[in-house]
Amino acid sequence: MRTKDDQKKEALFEATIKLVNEIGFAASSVSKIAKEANVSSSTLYVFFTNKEDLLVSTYVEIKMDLSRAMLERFDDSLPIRDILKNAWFSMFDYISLKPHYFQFMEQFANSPYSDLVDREALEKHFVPLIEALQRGIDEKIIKNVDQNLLAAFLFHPLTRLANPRLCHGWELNQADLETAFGMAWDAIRL
Amino acid sequence: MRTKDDQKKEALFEATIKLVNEIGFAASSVSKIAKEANVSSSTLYVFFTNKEDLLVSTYVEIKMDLSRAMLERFDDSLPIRDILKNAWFSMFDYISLKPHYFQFMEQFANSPYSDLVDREALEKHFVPLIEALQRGIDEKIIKNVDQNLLAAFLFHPLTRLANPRLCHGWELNQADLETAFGMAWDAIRL
Amino acid sequence: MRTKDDQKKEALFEATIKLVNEIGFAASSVSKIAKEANVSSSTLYVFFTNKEDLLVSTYVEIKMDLSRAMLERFDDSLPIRDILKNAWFSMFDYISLKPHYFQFMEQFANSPYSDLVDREALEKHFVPLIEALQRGIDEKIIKNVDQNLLAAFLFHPLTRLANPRLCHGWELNQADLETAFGMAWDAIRL
Amino acid sequence: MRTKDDQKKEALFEATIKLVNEIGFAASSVSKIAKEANVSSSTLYVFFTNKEDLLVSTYVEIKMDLSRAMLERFDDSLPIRDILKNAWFSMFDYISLKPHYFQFMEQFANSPYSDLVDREALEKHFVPLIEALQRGIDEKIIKNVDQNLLAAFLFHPLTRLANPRLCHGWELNQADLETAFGMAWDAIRL
DNA sequence: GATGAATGAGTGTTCATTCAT
DNA sequence: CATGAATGAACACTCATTCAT
Repeated sequence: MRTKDDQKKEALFEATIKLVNEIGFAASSVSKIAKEANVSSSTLYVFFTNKEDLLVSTYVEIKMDLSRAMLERFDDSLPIRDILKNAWFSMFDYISLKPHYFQFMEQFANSPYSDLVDREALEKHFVPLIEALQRGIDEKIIKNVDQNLLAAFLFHPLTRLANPRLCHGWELNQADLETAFGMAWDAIRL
Repeated sequence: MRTKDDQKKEALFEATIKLVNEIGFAASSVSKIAKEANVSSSTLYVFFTNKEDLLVSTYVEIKMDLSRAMLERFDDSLPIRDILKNAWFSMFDYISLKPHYFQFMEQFANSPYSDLVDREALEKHFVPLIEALQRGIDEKIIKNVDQNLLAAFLFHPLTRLANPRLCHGWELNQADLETAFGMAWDAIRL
Repeated sequence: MRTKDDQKKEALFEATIKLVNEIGFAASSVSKIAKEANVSSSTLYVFFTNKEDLLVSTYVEIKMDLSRAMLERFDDSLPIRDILKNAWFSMFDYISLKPHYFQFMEQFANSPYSDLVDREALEKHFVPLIEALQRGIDEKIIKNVDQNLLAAFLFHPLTRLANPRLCHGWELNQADLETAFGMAWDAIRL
Repeated sequence: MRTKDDQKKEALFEATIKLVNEIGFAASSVSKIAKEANVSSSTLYVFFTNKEDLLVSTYVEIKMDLSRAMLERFDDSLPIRDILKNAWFSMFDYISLKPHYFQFMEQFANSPYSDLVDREALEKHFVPLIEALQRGIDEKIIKNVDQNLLAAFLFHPLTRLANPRLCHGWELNQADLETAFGMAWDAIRL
């Protein structure tokens, strides 16, 4: 028998991300995605059980890629602020480097497809950050509020600022970046 | 008085919002929307030139509804903080009252359909808020940074906190609300 | 609005019968049937909810056509033997006149599709014959056995003799016909 | 001794019969059949040149199995009636024992696939019965009519009575069986 | 000999839209 | 104004079959 070609799976991920960004979920048909990936549409079904599986797998792939990037420079011995700043800048770098990955993620998360994801499994990949925030609370450095509130002010503004769909005609540069993190920190620090 | 036609148009808006939230853009076909609105799918074309027009019109309708709600209690004579707080709480009230409107908005804004909207025209409806922020900057109450940055920390966290798709299993209550606005204010104030 | 075209439904019935006879259920695709009927395959779905519905409806249509034919000359005042002979010859005439209708019926009845038919509703159309047989039993003219046994010897041999698929290279002619009915009568009479 | 290959071929026959009975020719795909037989679908092509070949071979296999069963107790020295009765009851036993084999046969024989079978070759396996009938004619015991007529009244009613698809909710038992053969004999005897 | 990978052609069905009334 | 009828194009997906190992 032939051996499975991992390049094809990768090409399908890329094609999915590209097309969904350009024309949306509705218009991104299986055949268009397959054509973009230079693969027969029936071959797609060798790698994914159906369209839904392809989309969800693509999302999970990206999300785990992001968690890897954000935790690469993670160093528990640093002060809380520096830990968060490192993660924050890593996230920005990731978005800058792979803006289409990020945009797909945002579109997916706001669609009904997101209900199909095993969220708990994904969240585990971000545990070190959650623990750092908790340590900040315990050490009276960070406001004693729900993790959702902290995340909403620490990371969510960044997703908006980096999203060309939401901040049209304006781009976050390195100078703004320092300011922006300062604002995020002001929001959550005691 | 509402004419028969307006009722049908209204029903189509409602059906669109409901279906897109439940099953997404991809699966929300014209015929399903028409059936949900108890209208023939041919009749839909009396009110909208095509499916795209229906979706964009629905979005614009909601966005203007939101701007009306946020500016209802607007009072230029109040201190900046109170002006923003009023708008902030009005927005929260709107989302709480019409969560499906809000969810449609988020899904739409993150999709390629959003490129079809005349953004400048829409932004005009939020001018008083933008001016208030600028006044805050001039009066050295608010950080002198780009409006996009201010919006990202003032309003964007709220959209996340109120979005059940993003904050699953957690709901913003009135007590958290005060805290949340405090964090938003800490982020943008000097 | 346009008015529904009954000719199209009729054409679809004919096309279904023709194709299923020629190439079987497996190869008779919706698109082939539609093309044979000179109708768009989407139009087919205006008349039938799906392929299954088309096939079952075609079967029911034929079966009722057959019952009409068999009971046309039905006359309760005749002797039992003549009543049955009339029905028998009517059935033969029907098969001779519309052999492809009959062949479709046989193929359908032997396929799993037949499970989808409301058999009780169909059987009602043959009640007069069943009653005649019962009268024959009561009058001690016909063997006192189950209706299924009577039908199996009275009508089933005819379906075989008239089926070119089962009796290849041999055809039932008018002379044989008299003989054949005689054999059927011998089987069931006391 | 049965080799490994023969087991696979046998498994493919069984899987074909099972699936075709349950879901029909149309839905019985090569891959489903292969999966049911616990064999790769490519392996199927080692034993059969294509799907058609598989189906026809399965039919021929069954038909020859049936002929073997019907002639097992064949004894030329018995009276005609006993010869036929033995064959008749053997056929009933076969159907009772392997109802799914029989049902496949009926479905196949009524489909266009049956055109692909070498009928003459198959008929040879039933020659003793045909000769017995002819002897009956010569000895003025059986009606002097075409063999097709005799077969239609002797064996065909049995196929109907034993077919659950045609005689739903009614089953032929041993008591009916004697009656039934009596009717068959009445039909063909002089 | 046996099989998983791969695919072009085809499946049944729904789509957005137009047409006739 | 409103709608059921009608359809070409596209949909997600499966097919029978071949290929490389």
